Amino acid sequence: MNTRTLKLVAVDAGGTRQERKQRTRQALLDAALGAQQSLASLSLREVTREVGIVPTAFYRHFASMDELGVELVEEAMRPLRAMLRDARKRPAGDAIRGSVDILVNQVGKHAPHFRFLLRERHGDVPSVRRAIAAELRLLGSELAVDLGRFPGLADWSAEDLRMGADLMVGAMMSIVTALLEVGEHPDDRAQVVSVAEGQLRLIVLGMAAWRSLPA
Amino acid sequence: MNTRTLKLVAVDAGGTRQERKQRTRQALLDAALGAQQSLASLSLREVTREVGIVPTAFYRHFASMDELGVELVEEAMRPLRAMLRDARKRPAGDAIRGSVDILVNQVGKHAPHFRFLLRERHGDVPSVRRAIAAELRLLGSELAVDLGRFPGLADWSAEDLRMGADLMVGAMMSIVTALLEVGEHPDDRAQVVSVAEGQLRLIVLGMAAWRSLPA
DNA sequence: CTTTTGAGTGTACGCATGTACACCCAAAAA
DNA sequence: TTTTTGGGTGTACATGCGTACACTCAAAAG
Repeated sequence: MNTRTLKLVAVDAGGTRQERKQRTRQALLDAALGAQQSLASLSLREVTREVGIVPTAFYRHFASMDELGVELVEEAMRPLRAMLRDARKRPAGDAIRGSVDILVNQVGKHAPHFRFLLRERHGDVPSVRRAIAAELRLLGSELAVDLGRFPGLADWSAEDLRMGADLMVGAMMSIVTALLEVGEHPDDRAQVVSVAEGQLRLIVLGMAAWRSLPA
Repeated sequence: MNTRTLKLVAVDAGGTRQERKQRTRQALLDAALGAQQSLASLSLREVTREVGIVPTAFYRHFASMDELGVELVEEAMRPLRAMLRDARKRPAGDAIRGSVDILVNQVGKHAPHFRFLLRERHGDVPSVRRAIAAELRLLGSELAVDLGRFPGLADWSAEDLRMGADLMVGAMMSIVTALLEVGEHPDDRAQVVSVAEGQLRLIVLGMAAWRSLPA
């Protein structure tokens, strides 16, 4: 009875050789992500079992779990990038409420990816940790550029913008944590959203008041 | 050659029966902490090997690794509590600079504990995750009370204080992450400290400006 | 002094793992 | 049409794991 968990990720026939390979590869990524287990404690055999191929076939696609993990980082960062892009488009009605809204939607749609990032950010696999750290730094620097375009922040130094942007990225990760852990009850969810908006607003207010005490 | 890594945690004779047991128990905790591996990927045998006892003797002290992990959470939270207590004592010279100073010291002194908390906060062991989440919530509520004692914040609602406190706790965790990952070079460390101070200052400024737009 | 207790021992077992190796056989290349 | 390629197969093995079970033997209790 402990044989298979419904083989969610299985892949069948059809298409050219390249396509089939690509599909198996993606199935491996999906299985690793769906396992809801840290890479370090996830076995190659579990993943291949889920996909429906033999263990040794794993190596036709990745040299190791670590390598799969690094690939997964890039895939998991896409929703985060998408968020930033969406927030950028949104002109400025209520920028904060809109941003939190986008965040909530993305987390709802890509929960496993966010879980993966939070888990492996401090996980056992050094290459994956570094990959996530690098991507988050990149995200921070992009957000810093965006912030610099705001009217009130035009004269800020690059370092100060970066500091503010990194604070926001960190706060967003905390918010994502809260969103992933809150139950289904609408009141609880509303509470988390309202706290999230308040926290971002606090940061924005702080930035508005910043220039009174320069370096 | 791959037999032992110097048995850092070993425990020898001397003392009453209770004392010896307590010492072995602590050695197990130390070994698990020092392993720099997530609980889920850390084997009972590795831990007992490091301590210098036979695997089955583990169960004289803990029913499972998970249980050891929960115990470790409490131990790891002590430095964090100590921080808050120290920061409370410090009157108000430059509260932020002082707090960051305390943080840097505690992280330097208890790096493995902080690493453990960051790792297991999103790790594979549910009971440990929950324990850390609960402790951090508690820390947030204590900090909220402390914040409420500040003159400018005396009229804040409990929820708003909590929101600000949680934002600060989250920011501190980001700062701890940065401190644990930065290299030895003094310039790099100074940079991290300066960014940390700036971020906390940003939050404080935000709180000072908050009341202009209430609920 | 005798009995009981309990931390630590040693063996033994079944199980899951990573991966080496030889193989297969349809699609792609020639 | 023939040859080559390469994703997937199946067997096999050594290793490390958790833990069941029967044990020892000082320290603590009587």
